Order: sequence, then C-alpha cells, then structure tokens
Amino acid sequence: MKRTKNLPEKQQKLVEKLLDEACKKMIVLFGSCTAIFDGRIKSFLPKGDRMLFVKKDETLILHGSKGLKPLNWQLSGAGKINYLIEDEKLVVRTYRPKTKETLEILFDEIYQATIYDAHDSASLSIYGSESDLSDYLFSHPEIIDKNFQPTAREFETPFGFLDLRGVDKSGNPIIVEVKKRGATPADAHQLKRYVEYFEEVEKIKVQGILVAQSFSSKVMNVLRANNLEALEVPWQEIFPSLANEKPKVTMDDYIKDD
Amino acid sequence: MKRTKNLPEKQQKLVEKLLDEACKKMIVLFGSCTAIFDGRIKSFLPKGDRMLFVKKDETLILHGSKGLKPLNWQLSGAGKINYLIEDEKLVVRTYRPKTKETLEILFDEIYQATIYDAHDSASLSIYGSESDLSDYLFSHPEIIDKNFQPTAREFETPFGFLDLRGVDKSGNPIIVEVKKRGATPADAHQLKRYVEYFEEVEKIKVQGILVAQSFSSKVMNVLRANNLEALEVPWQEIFPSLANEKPKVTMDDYIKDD
DNA sequence: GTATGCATCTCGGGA
DNA sequence: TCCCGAGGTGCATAC
Repeated sequence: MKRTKNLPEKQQKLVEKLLDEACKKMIVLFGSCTAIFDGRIKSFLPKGDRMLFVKKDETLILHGSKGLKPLNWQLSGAGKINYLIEDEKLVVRTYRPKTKETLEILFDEIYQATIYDAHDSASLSIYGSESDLSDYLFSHPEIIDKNFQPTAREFETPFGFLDLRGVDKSGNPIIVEVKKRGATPADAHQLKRYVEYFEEVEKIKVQGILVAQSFSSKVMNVLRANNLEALEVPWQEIFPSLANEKPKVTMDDYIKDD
Repeated sequence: MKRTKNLPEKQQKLVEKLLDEACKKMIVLFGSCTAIFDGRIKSFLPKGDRMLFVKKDETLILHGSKGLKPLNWQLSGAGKINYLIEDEKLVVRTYRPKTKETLEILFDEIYQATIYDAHDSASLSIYGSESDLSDYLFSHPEIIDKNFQPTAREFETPFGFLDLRGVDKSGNPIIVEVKKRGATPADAHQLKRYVEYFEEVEKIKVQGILVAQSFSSKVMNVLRANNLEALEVPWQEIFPSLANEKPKVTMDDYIKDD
C-alpha cells in the first residue's frame, strides 16, 4: 500500500469530514497508531498498523491483524468522539462517563480513510439456542429418561431459574439443568445450589441432572460428590447440523430481490 | 456513497485479487449482503449493508451498523476462505472443520473493496486484571482485615482454585475469593463450595470472604444465609483511574518516532 | 492437545 | 434502571 505523507491541511480536512459524518455513517480509518485505554483496566498498545472502525452508534473498534477480538474498543453510549489534530497527528479520543473510561488513539500516519453510508434494518435470527434445547427436551422427555415426566420449564427459585422440573415414574421430583456446550465445574455448582434450595428451603429431596454436550473428569467428581447425575446429550443430533452435508437451506430460500 | 454496478468481469477480477491476497493482507469489503451460519447454532441474517473484514490469519468478521459484537464471524483456523462468483454475485464461504461450522456470505452488491497491507508486531499490554488485584491484596492484607495474614495465593482444591488463603490473629483460617467486578450469586456459591470443601473434606472450619466491587441484595442474602462475608473493595482506588483527572500517563511517554 | 476461568466480557430479557 | 445469565462466548494459561 502506498503510504502518502499526511500533510497537515489534508489531516484538517479529514477531521472536519469525520466530525461532520459522525453518527451518520460508518467510518473506517486504516493507519499506524498507538492506543491507551483507561477504565476497568489499563492498557497500552504500541505502534502498529490497525484498522479503526467507528459505527453509527459511535461504537469504536480498533482491530489488529489477528483474532476476532479487537485490540481496543469503546462501547456506544460514550460521549461524542473527539477527532483532533495534535502535533500534526490525528488523535481520536473518547470518554464513556458511565464507566469512566477513556480511549485515546494516536495515529502516526493514516493510510486510508473511508466513510460508508450504511443502511441496515435487518436483524439476525437465531435457532438452536440453549432455550431451544430445553424446549425440545420438555417435549421429548424420553431423551432424559424413559420415565421422566416434565412438569415445568424455566422454574424460578430464589437461587435462579432452573431449566426443567419433573418427576420419575414413582413421582420423585427431578430437576434438570441444561447446557448446550460441555459442562464446567460452575455448571455443576449451579445445579447443586438448585438442589440445595429444594432440600433446605422447600424440604423436598430432589434428584439433580446436568445435561450437557460432554463432561470432564473434574466435573464428574463434583457431580458424584454431590450425588448429581450427568447426562450427555449430543445436541447436534437434535438440531441436525448442515455442516457435514449439502446444505438443505440455502440463501436462495431467503433472498428476495428488490 | 456511489453504488457502482457490479459488472461480472469486475467481480471476477476482485475474486482473483482476493484469492491472491488472502492470508497476506487485510481485506475490507463493504456491501449489501445476507449471511447464513451453521454450527454451534444456526443463524440467518437478512439483507443489509455490512462491512466484511478478513484478517491475515483468516479471521472473518461481518459487522453491522451497531454494537461491538459482529453479526457473524469465523475464527481463524478454518480452512481456506472461498471467494466465488455464483449467479453473478460474490459469495464468501468458509468451513471450520474443528467445530464443523460453515459461514456463507452472499453479497448482493459490493460498494467498496479494499486490501490493506498491515504490519503489526506490537502487542497489547494490560495492567489491572483480577490477578493483579489478588496480588495486591496478598501484599496489602490490611485491606481485607487489619488482622488478616495471607499464607497462600492460588490455592487448589478439587472444586477449583481459590484466590487467597490466610489466618486471622487467632490463627483461624480464612479463605478469600476475589472478583474485580460486581459479585454474582454464582460467585457466592463458588465461595460456599470452597468453604464446604474445607469443612467436609479437610475437617477445618474456615471463614469465607468474598471480595468484589459491589454486592446486590440477592448476593448478600446468599452470603448471609451461609455465614460468608462480603467485602467491598473499590479497586479504582487501588489502581487509580486516570479517567477523572488529567492523564498522568500520555502517549508521549511511549511513542518513539522511527 | 484438553480443561479451566477471566473478560474493559457484550448483550438481551425481566423485574 | 439494575440484576442476572447466555454466549457460535474468545482467549490465555495450566496441565
């Protein structure tokens, strides 16, 4: 990429443009910069080539050349983003009062600045969440146990919501905590605290079952130590993945040309 | 923004360029697209103006006009990103074998394509993490209690690591769980598990203290019910925030001109 | 490689 | 508004 010298007058013009377009359009700046964040944590980012992305809601995202997570960012809801020239260099400065967080990005050089006029009213639709899995288990209780009869979903306790409640064939109460991913020790603890709620507060002895994709030995230890059950449910078989086969749903099913 | 017609020959040239530069440079495409993700979850994104950002490590990020989080993405480590022309439209398709996840982005129109040659060897340095706070409390135990004497940091139990262990002036054992953020019910239960471990397995009665930024009434209820202590530690006073005052550390302290 | 827990977690839903 | 838990959590670190 050609690196044009950033002449002062050119920079001044850019700043005016940026201030003018802020909150109306997406702004992408590409250049060499350093950054300092101060708030919930402090961080310093030495000089390097980055992409700064400012959205219409003034979310500010500074990306490096690797990984999904940005190097630095500022959430929307911060005050106005300041674009200034200091020492002939572009400085982008934001302050988020709610969390008292400042982000300061100093551009040594700007290689390219682009202002996009984006229109997007669409929103992402999702299928296959943990709550979908709970729903499915509620209506297909035999997956949990052939004698399991669910009685409630999203049952509230003072310790939080539990996913499924039911009984076995003898009427003994069962509670189920559902995780789509692999179980963590925290998940086992979560289930334990629901069981404790019933035993200590409601004076009911319940069987706790943790449903998850997989169980590590440490998690199994916690479960066994607390007399809780583990049930491996491969949700991929419940929500058949299209990944391995020819997609059954293609974009053509959705796309409408104007 | 001027919306140039995407002529087939032009698109073909873009595809060649994209394939050529993949993994060598950052790619930014701006246009109108739909997207389908299939893997850990299924999602469909209707048509709208988006920014597609492909990093050198083949991380792929599709951003909408709001919020920090991308609408769709693919982590690095996926197979080669496919850029194809289908029905005279650019299709970006990736498959990540590890998690069997596909992402397909179909561009209805491309407004701008940019290829950046980024050089960034610098890495972010961070100060003020939870572990920094634990370290600080270990060396300044009077913050927890004037009679607290720490004996261990990162002490392992079968239920997980606890942050601090120590004794009071009478030699009674104390364990401390440290959170930098506000305490959650799960935090209180985690501490309870640790206390139970000592009482049930090691047959030692210990006092549990939860250190956090703030405590909700629900969390306080759980703590009180289990005879656990809450200690509000304003870490902002420990790692003085520069947010409210004139920054003491400015970029000038770091920046070295080549 | 897997497992574990932090994160400037972000985000959405519910009270 | 705050509180709470899910997340395609991502990510580093410990094993």
